[in-house]
Amino acid sequence: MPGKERYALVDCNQFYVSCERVFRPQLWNKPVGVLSNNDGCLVALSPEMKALGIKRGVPAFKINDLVKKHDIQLFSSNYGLYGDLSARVMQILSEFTPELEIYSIDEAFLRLDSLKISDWQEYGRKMRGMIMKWVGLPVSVGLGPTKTLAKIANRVAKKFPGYQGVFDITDHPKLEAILQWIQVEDIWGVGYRYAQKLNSYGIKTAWDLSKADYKWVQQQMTIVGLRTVKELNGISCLDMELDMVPKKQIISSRSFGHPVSELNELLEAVADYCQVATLKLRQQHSLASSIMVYLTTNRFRDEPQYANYAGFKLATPSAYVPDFIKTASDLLRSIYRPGYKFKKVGVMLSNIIAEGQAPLDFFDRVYIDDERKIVMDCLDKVNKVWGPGTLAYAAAGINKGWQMKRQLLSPSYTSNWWQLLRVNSDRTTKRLND
DNA sequence: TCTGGGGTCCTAGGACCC
DNA sequence: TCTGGGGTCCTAGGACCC
Repeated sequence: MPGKERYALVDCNQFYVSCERVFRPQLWNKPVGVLSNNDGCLVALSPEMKALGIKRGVPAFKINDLVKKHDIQLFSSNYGLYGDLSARVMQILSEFTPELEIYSIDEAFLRLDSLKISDWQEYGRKMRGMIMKWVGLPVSVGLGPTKTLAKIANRVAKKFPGYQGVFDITDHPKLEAILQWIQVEDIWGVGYRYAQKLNSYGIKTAWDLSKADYKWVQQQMTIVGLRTVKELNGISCLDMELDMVPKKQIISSRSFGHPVSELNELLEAVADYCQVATLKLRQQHSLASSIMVYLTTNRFRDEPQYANYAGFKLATPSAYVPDFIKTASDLLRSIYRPGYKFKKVGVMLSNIIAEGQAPLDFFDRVYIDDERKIVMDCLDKVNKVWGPGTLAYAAAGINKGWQMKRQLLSPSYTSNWWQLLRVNSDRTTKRLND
């Protein structure tokens, strides 16, 4: 029966920018932007920056003039800081309902239909108030009978200040007008490609799409698109995903700070990414048996291009760093060609299983039963207490000349003892890390 | 000089088997 | 040497998300 369920989507406004502002009130009301890895392109903008006509995704070097002219404050991505503030927001939300799905670093779905609430508008404002007071981040709350409609409600809440950041679309008298206002490309689940296709059939708005023939939609957009359309009509098809689902594929890759041609440097980077990828693997208590390595030149540059990849399946699944470094190095050597300027290498782990599911093997020892696991546990423990990278494999290099650029990095105020905020008063200067 | 990184799901098609 | 149908597994590619 449509309308029985009630979902909320809570979404932090310009999350990365807001995180940078938490500890620097002087950035309020100013144009602020956050750059992607390698300080490459713009991934988050404050409203003041959007008002200057700048769009998400533009390369940083293309806005140099505007940055100077309008005194725009730019930052490198500081994922340590963002991840930590995100966890605090999620902690607060989890007190509103046990049915919380952390959808991304800055978004969560809440299922609220078992709650007896008479005024949802006020309930949403309470959430906003708590998060602003305790973490200092502005959020918007959208409520609706399906996740897709809650997403749309969230958009309304963000767009029209009159709603004070909270909008409930459930049984709304203006539902049709709202869906007419939402363009198809702004619907959750409809990307650029499908939007083009739908437009060519005269389907421009969420309202148009909600009226489309189900069979036709499935033919054009698979079962996934059909679910979206049903959700627009108030039929809930997307369940809450409450449990942390282990990843089936783990990628670690990064563009270099400058072009790299030497095999030795590439080998270092690949070894480093093996450390990163297997750490994620161990954190979810999994083992992987397939590894793939890829490398590529910079496709934006007018110079000889080369890209390739190679994979290998280990005899038994593992999460032991050297198992992967050794294999990955061989793979890299097999695809490496001298004379090119490489932009990026990457490592991908797949065929991932839970630790306990590792098959027995007559000849090889099993990871969880041998000293490899003991060594990894020790490594992870040290790095957890003393900070990432305290213990590392020498194969990953020491100087790491290839590492990405992060020239505009803000301090990790909440996750690094040496970068805590210092509070100065007129009488004393208190260093929190003394 | 300078253009991110990390994921998921679905489908079609080929190989192979009975 | 004239030839179906169905099942499974795997991979590549295309779509989407943040």
